[in-house]
Amino acid sequence: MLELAILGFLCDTPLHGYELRKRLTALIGHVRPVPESTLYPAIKRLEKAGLLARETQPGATAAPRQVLTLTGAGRAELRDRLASPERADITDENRWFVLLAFLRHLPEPSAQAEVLRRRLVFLEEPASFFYDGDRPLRAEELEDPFRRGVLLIARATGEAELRWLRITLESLDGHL
Amino acid sequence: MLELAILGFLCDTPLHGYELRKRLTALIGHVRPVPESTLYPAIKRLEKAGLLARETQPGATAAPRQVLTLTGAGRAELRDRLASPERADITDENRWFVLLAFLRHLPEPSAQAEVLRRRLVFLEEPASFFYDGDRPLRAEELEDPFRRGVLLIARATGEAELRWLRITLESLDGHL
DNA sequence: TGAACATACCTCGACACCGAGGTACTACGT
DNA sequence: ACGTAGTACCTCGGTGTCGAGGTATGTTCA
Repeated sequence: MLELAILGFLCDTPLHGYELRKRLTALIGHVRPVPESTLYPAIKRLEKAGLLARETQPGATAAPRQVLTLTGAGRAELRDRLASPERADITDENRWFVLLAFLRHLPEPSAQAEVLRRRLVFLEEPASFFYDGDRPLRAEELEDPFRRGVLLIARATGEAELRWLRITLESLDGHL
Repeated sequence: MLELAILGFLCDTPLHGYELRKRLTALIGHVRPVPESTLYPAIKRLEKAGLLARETQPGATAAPRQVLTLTGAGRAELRDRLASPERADITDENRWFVLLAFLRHLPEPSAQAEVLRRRLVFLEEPASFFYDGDRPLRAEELEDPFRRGVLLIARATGEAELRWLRITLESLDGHL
């Protein structure tokens, strides 16, 4: 999730680590903070993998900046991660939102639609958080008000997202 | 998240690891799988911390079972984790849902309400995934259809959850 | 008979996460 | 002159994650 977001931000424009962290915090910080001790090692990993290059520039106010630029390989990797996301990128809402935030970097509308369809299939699977044996339980069957809440909220989310997915897919398919 | 769910399930009834894993998979497996190589070390950790005890029983069909029982300390720890959740348990929807799934194990309705109020405060903070400087952007201001989607879905979720939170808090406060 | 699958538990090793702490410079207020 | 806050980057160490693999027994079906 973090690496995808880094690649996504750098695809827009080169950034130094400190600024990158601010943008990452705006995107995902309200869910979990983005500590520097997670970010900087991640940058190193991506650099070592040849996905980004760094150039030292004199700092605007303080220490020198390491300006990070996406390489060709980095751009290709981003596209690949967007076009062929892992299952967890589809199923985990946090990761899915990060993916959506950068999906515009996929050049082909058909490839974008393909990714949305994977999410659609996932959401259409009959699933619950709570089961009676193998049978998924509906909110109405639960006594526990908190578990009911989980299902009610999940249902509202799912319905809103399904509506949006169908509209957006129609629009994408119309552009072919 | 995993530890909380283990404590929560064992608070209902003693279980052996294999059965526990099935229940964990039903609860959180659609978001991320629960590998045995994560579960068994977690059980060991909790056992080492004195939060659960194990008793070997002859297996029903195959290998002997390690039946896990919550200790008094484990029950206390569960209540403490439910009553005083970390920030990430409030802000990360995945963790929040797990917390909600076991919140009934908090004996005091007022303590339950206190936890719901923390989530309420978090949801009422003006926040977005996308900013213009410091100003949170609304869905209508975004060109990118995918980023718009993120905000539209998040808004629908937030509204549904706020409705549920207010109703449930009213009901809990009424029981005092 | 034998393969496949389910039950049931476990270790190992690579690696990601992240709090704590460090370095160094600039700016601002008192 | 000094403390605090912001900019900008970094390491270290403890811990959690998880794929790969191992062990053993019972059932089912060809």
